[in-house]
Amino acid sequence: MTNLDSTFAALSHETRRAILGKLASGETPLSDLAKPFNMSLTAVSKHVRVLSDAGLLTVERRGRTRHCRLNAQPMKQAADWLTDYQSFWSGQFDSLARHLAAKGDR
Amino acid sequence: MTNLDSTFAALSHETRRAILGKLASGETPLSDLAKPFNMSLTAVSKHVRVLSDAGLLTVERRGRTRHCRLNAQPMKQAADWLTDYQSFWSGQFDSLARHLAAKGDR
DNA sequence: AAGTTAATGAACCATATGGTTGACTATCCG
DNA sequence: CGGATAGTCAACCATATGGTTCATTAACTT
Repeated sequence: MTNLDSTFAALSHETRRAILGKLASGETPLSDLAKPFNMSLTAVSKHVRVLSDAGLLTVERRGRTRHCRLNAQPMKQAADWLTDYQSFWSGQFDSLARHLAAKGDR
Repeated sequence: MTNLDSTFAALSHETRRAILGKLASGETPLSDLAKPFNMSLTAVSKHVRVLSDAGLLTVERRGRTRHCRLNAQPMKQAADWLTDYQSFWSGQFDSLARHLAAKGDR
């Protein structure tokens, strides 16, 4: 799996995006992250692992708690990949228009 | 699965991103899409289905060929979601800096 | 009519994902 | 020491994913 693969895959789950949302307001212990969710701590721990593997957060062990901190760097790569397609969604130049333009080009 | 879920999931595979890349240069029949890949047409057809389900492309049947066309609209939503985090990766205000700022805030 | 090409469908396989529970480890608190 | 809290690990389960092959349908070509 490439970097982009794991980044997009990690972002493809609502729970994980919510975790990142929480982390945007600052470092948070895993148990606090888990509270809003109707699932076991184990399940949240697994989601955190996926995010960690994708490099979207870092975990620091401090005493018995794990402190999670957002690392948005991989998101930049994802955003960069997406912006290559910006012209296709920016209205002014949608995919149909481009299609027609390409045909008229010949 | 929400819209964002399926968009990010669809983008999490190299082959599917490559398919979208190809479509950026214009409408393409499925069989042409499949050529560069070292896998069966069936496999590519499945990837196209995933992209189609996510709304990232549309398929138009024309005679015996299926013509695929890029639809970047869902990418805009994904990009919009990501830009909420832009401040975290824009160097000027990275996650560590924000973390320290939050601590100093008190 | 016969053959080729485009594509899907069905069955199968291996592995990944998302969740659970129960046992265990480690740390903190009294 | 004894108990509560934070978290992982292992086993298990259901379903999804990514690929294959073989058969089949549908549409062009000659």
